[in-house]
Amino acid sequence: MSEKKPPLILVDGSSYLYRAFHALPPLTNSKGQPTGAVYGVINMLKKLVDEYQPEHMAVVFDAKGKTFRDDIYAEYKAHRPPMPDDLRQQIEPLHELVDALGYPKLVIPGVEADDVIGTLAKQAAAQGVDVLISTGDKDMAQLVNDRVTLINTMNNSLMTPEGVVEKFGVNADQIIDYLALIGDTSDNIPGVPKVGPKTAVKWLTQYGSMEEIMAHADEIKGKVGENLRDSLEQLPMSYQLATIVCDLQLEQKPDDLQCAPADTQRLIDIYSELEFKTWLADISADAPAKAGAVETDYETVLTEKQFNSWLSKLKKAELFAFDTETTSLDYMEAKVVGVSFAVEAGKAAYVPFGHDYLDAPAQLSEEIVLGGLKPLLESPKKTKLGQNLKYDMHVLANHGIHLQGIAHDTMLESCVLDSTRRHDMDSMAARVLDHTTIHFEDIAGKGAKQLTFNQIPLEEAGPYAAEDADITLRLHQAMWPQLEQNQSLLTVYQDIELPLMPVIQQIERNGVNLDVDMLAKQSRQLAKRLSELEQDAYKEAGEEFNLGSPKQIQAIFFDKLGLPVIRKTPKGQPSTAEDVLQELALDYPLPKIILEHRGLSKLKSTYTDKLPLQVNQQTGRLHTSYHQAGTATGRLSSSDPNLQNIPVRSEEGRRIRQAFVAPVGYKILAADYSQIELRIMAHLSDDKSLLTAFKEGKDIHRATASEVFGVALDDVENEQRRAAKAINFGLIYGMSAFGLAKQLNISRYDAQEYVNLYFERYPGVKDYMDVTKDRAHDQGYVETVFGRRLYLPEINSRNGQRRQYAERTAINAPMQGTAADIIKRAMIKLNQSLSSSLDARMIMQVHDELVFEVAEKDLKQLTALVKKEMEAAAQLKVPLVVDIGVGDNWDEAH
DNA sequence: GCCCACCCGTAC
DNA sequence: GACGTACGGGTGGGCC
Repeated sequence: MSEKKPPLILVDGSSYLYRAFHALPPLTNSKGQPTGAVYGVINMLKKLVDEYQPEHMAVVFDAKGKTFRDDIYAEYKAHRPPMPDDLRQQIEPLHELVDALGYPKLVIPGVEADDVIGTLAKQAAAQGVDVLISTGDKDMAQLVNDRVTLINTMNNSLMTPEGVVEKFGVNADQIIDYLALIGDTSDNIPGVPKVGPKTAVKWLTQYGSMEEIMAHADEIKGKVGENLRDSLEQLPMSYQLATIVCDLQLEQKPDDLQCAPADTQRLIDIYSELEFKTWLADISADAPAKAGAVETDYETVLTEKQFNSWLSKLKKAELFAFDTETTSLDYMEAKVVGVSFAVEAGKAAYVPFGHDYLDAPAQLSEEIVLGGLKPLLESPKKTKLGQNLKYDMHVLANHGIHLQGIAHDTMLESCVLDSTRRHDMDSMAARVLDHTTIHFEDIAGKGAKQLTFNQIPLEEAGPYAAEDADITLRLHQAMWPQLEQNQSLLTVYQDIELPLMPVIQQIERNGVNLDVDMLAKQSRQLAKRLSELEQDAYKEAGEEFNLGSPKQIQAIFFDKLGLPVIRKTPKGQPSTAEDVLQELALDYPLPKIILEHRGLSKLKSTYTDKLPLQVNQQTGRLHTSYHQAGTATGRLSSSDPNLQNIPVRSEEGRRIRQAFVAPVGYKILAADYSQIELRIMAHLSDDKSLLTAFKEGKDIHRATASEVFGVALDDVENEQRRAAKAINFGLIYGMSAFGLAKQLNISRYDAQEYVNLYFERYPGVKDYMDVTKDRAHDQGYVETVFGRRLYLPEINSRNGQRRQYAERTAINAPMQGTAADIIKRAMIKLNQSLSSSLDARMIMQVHDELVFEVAEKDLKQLTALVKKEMEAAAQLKVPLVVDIGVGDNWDEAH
C-alpha cells in the first residue's frame, strides 16, 4: 500500500454539472448570473483533490456538437430537452475555473466524455496505475475492474467489482449487456420493451451475456420473450450505444495529465466575478500556508544592540505590525511589560522590559524601550497595524504615549469583511491562515492560578508575543487584498471603522461621572422593599423560597399552587417570564409580587450595587468598553459595565440615570436621533406616504394611526397611536401578526387586519420588505446604505424556522446597520470639531444617542454643533432630526 | 471553586 | 414558534 502511486483521477465533468444544476438551489450572484452549478462542481472537485492529493487527473467535459453515436443512431439522446439557459451560461465559467485551479481539462470533439474517460482508464490500468473515476453516471460501471474504481462524490461511495455485483446483480463485464437490454430512456437507447433490471439480471445470470440470450431468444416465454425476439435486430446497436469506447486515439496520455499549481490571480478574478466569497478567503489563506507553512524566526530582544537593530528596521519599514503585552485586560489599569513587532511575515521580535519572576533574565529598561519607540509610535507618518489597537492606544496612553499613524486594524478588517465571524486573533489565524496560535491560557494558565504576563518566563512569553505581531501582519496581508477588491466594504473600513476607533478610545478614556452616594442610597431603599416583598411572597406561598429562582417559582406556582401554565420556555419548562406573570397576576396575588421583586432586584444587582464598584480609583469615573467589532449589524456594544442598557422606561429605573451626573460647572447634553430607523425605512422603501409624513415633520406614529385607522390626524386616539407605534416597531423587526397580537393583546385576526391595512396604505414598504428578502435569498447577504454587509448563511436553510429567522434579520439589518453607520459618521465628524475649540467631551453612545459633558459656557455652541453634525451625517430622502436635552444629570437631559 | 447553560430582564 | 441587536445577573448542575 505504501509504495503505491496515488491514483489517476478522472472526473466526469459534464455529468456533475448536470447533477449539480438540478440538485442544488439556483444560486446567482448579485448581477443575476447563475452560479449554483459551478459552485457545486468546483466544491466537489476541491473535496476530491483534497482527499486524494492526486498528481495526475483530468476533468473531462462533453464537447459541443455531434458524436459518433449520433451517426450510429439518429434518435440517440433525441428526447433530451434542450439545455436550460441557466445551465448553458455556467459551462464557460466552469471550464475557466478548472483551468485556473490547475486541473488538467479535456474537451474532445466528436466523442463523449465517457469515451475519453474509458480510454484513459484503460491506458492507465495497463501501465499498472490505479484509476479512480468520479462520476454520478451508472453506465460507467462497465469500466470497473481490479484497477479501476468509481467514486460518487455526491455521497462519497466507492464502487469496486464487488460493489458492481452488489448494486447491479451482474459482473462489471456484463454491464454493457445489462444496459443494452434494459435501455435508457434519457439517452433514448431502445433496449427490450418491458425488460428492466430484474429481468436483465435474471437472463444474464442464466445465459451469461447478451449474445447468448439472443441465441436462446426462442426459449423465453411470454410477452417479454416476444419483445426480445422483436428486438433482436436492434439489440447490437443498443449494445454499441451503451458501450464506452476505450480505444480512442488521444493526444494526451495519462502521464501528461499532471496537476499544475493554481493560477491564484485568475482564481481571484473569477471568484470575485462569481462572488464565491468563501473561496476568495481560502485563497488568501492558502497563499502563505502553501509557501511552506511560513518559516518563523522569532527573537526575544534583551540587549541594546538587538533593540537598535530592530528600531532601525522599523524606521525603514513602510508598515509594521506591533502589539503590547500588559499586566491586565482592564485598559485603564494595565501596564505595558513588553512590545512585539513584525515587519515581514515570519520574522518578529518581542522586547520585554517588565517581566518579573524568580531568575528572570536582565531586560532592557522601560525608559530605553518605550523611550526609543515613542517617536515612532507617535508619528502619524510611520504607519502601523495591529489587532484591536484601541486597547494598545489605551495602555500606551497609560505610559504617556499618544499612538498615531494607525493604518490598519485586523479586527476591523475582519469585521467589515464578514461581521458574522469571530474577530479574535486565535479564531482569525485558524480561519484565515489555517494556523493554530499559541493560546494565552497555554502559557498563563487559567482560573485563579492564571499568571499575569510579566510573571510568564521569557522562553514562553517571547514566542507567544512575537507570534502575536507576526500573525497580525500575516492576517493583514491576507485580508487587505480582499477588502481592496470591494469598493463599498473598503469605504466602510477606511471612512468609518478606522477613523472611529480613536474616537471610541477617547470616549472610553473620558469615562462618566457617577454619584456613588446616590446609588448607595438607592441600594438601601431597594433592599428594604425587596425584603418586604419576600415576606409577602412567603406568606402567599406558605413557605420560604428563592424569588430569584425561576425553577423554584415553577415548583411553587405550577406544582404546589396549581396555577395554569400559560407558555413554556424553549426548553419545555413552564415559563415565568414577564408577560406570563402579568397574565397570572390578574387572577392571583403571588405573580404580582414576583414581578415587582424581579424588577427591583434587577435594578439593585445590575445597577445600584454594581456600578459604584466599577468606578476607577484613579480617575474617579466609570470607564466602559465599547466593542467595535461586537455586533453583526454594525452597532457598537458596551460592557464592563454595559452603559447601553441603563433603565429609562420605569420611574425607579430612571433614578439610576440621575446618578450619571455632570461635574460642577458642567452640564450633561444628550442628543438623540428621532425615529432614525423608521426614517431609514422611508428612505430605503421610497414609500410615498412615509416620505411625505417625515418631510412634513409629522408625529410618525400618529400619522400611521391616521392612515391605518382612517381617521383625521387630530382625531387619532391614544390607543390608536399606541397600536400604530407597535406596528411601526414591529415592521423594523420583521414581526408577524402573531407578535403584534401579543404585543397589543389583541386577537391574531385583528392584528393581521392592522398589518393588511398598513401595507395597503404603505405599499412601498411592502415592496421593500419583499425585495429585501428576495435579494437576501439571491446574494446571501444584505447591505446598509453605506455598503456594510451582513451575511445570512441560513437565508436558504431548509429548516423553516432558521430561514424565517434569517429573513427577519434581513429586514432588520439594513435599517439597524444604516442607523449605526450614520451615528458613527457623526461621531467621527464631531470628534474632529470638538477637540480643540470647546470645553466638552463625548462620554457615551447609546445606539441612536450621543451624550456629552460640557462646560456651561460652551453649552450653546455645543448644542448647535452637535445638532448640525448629527443631522448632516447622512443625506437621506427624508431629513434627519436630532433632539437635544440638557441637564445636571442624564435623566434630566432627556 | 470554576464553568456553562438556561432563564430572565434591561436598553435601542 | 411567532420581534431585530446587544450584555449581564442569578440559579443550578456538572466537573475538578
